[in-house]
Amino acid sequence: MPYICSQSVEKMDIISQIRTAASQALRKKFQFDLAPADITVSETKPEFEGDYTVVLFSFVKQLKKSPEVLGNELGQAMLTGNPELFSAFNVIKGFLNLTVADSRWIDFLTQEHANTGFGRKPANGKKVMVEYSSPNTNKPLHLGHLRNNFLGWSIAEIYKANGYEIVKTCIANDRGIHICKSMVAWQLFADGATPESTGLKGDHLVGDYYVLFGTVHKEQIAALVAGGMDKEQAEKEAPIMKMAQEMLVDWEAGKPEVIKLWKMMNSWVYAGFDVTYKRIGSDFDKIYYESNTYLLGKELVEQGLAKGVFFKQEDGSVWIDLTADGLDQKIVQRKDGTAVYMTQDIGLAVKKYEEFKSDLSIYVVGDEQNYHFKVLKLICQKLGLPSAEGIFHLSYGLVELPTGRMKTREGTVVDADDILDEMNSEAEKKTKEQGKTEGFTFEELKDLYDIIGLGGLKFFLLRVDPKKKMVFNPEESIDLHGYTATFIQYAYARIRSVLRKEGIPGDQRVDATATPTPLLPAEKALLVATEKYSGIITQAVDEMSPSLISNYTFELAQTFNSFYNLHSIANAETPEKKALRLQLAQLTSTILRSALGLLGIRVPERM
RNA sequence: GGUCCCGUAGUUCAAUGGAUAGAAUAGAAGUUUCCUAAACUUUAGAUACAGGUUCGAUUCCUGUCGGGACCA
Repeated sequence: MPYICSQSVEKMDIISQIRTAASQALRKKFQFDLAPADITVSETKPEFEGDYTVVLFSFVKQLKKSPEVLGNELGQAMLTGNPELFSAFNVIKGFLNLTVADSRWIDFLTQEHANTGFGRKPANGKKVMVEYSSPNTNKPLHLGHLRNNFLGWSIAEIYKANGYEIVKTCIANDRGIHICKSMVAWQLFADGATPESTGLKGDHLVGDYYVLFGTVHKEQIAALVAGGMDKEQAEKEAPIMKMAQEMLVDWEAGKPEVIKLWKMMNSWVYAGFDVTYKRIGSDFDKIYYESNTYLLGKELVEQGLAKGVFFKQEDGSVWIDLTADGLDQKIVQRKDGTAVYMTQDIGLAVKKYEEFKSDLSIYVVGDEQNYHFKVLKLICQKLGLPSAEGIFHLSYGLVELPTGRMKTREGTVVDADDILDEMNSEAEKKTKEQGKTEGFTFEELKDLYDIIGLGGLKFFLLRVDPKKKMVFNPEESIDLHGYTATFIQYAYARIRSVLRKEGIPGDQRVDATATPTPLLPAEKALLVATEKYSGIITQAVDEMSPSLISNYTFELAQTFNSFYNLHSIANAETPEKKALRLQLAQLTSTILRSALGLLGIRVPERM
């Protein structure tokens, strides 16, 4: 296990404690029952006095009191009922603002600052499968794949942090007409070129021939159209397309030389992918290959017909009628008996379930397939498959450029390897400008550029709500100021620097001798921010959103920076203050590292 | 044609139905004999439009306009 769970019994976070306290007070004082979960508690806005706020409006009416009177009575009851938790309250309009006792914050700090597993939940015995990346083996990975990979990997980490067992999978789309296209073009034009002979990365080499196929195809169409053929027919009749079609038939028939070519070219692509995956830290527990799984759905079609879930048209094709569910009729097998994507996916869903029996199966796939997955789940349900209920499509939006959608034909696709290189060289450039890396070895420098460059890209792609499409502005993405990974990494490096100078190396913990002292506003603000981490991890898994982690991590770093700017840690006013601040800084650094870790982003000890 | 998603500062993003809609960036003005200024502080700037639901709507409902995706 990569993380430590210090307790088996989860402690309540402060907001939950306040909800419970409010619920109890309502019952005691007013004989009014309201579940803690139904009480709205939020952080108090900075312009008001207090730490947390109970919103009174929802039960003001039922208790037949004015908000002010109710708030004061409830506040008093909560205060006297929980003297260890609250030190003061005030009421403004319908809001009850509560101040949490300094001693409560000190307790929190002394308990958690030494806990490296802070925020992570104990194992819950449930298993979650995450499928992501799912590349085609005819071209290199691009920016869209990166969003997919980072998301999938991060979601898996977030589930782990919440106590789930994880299986990471990937489906390689390694067969079909698009694969044959690059094969045909290579055969025709490559003159035996290999990654070795050209020095090209295998996925790029194969991708080049896929692009070349398109170019030649277009020329041939143009020639045919000039000869009087209509465009649609010309697309099919173009000689190079016919060759690809024939190759697909040969592939399915298992013709040895086609299989040999296919295996060779795929191996180049996989070698190329491996380099990129390794670089970005993506990994899989199990890789499925479409070439092995594309026939899986066939017997399910028979089952579906027998159960009456599917029906057969006169032409022999098989369909399902989903009109009663507000969808339409959907084909599940062509008239020639070949499978469609839907059927393959059903077959794969069954196979995955048989192999891993996961409670939840998450598919990280772009939102253009929303309809597909809705139908997939529905068909699985109608077939009564045990895997059906666990199917979840984690739909994410497209990555667009400021100029609009990326298009292969217009050459506007941002290549994954290119953008990774660019991020690293930008990190190198900016680091050199800063001139703070004296004494670094060559390897340390290279590692630092990678931490900053790759981290920056991951953060940039993960900081947006996954469901929403996002705009990738290259200039903005390499910015190392503001809402970026660098900002957070910098805060971390600063804390580590302070601790180093105090002679507290590595993970050695600061002495837990902090004594209750009146907390300054900046100290308390930082405590409030650190205390939230545990709740954020829960929320991130509930909403399946790494962006909540990135938002939080940035906010924490910001809060720390303000604190750091205002108060000296090493030269604190008293030894007690110094101990308190050292603990607080260390806890902050632990959380920053842990939280960025959930996003797949590393932190530097110095930068 | 049908289904679905999205419209928030110049720009990129936030906001479980709650207080004066937050950040970042770009703009303006400041901070370094003091633990890393890749930082901090101050300032100006936005809910597409029209209705409705209610104590309260960026959020829920209806319509209009605009953008996008999917299905045959």
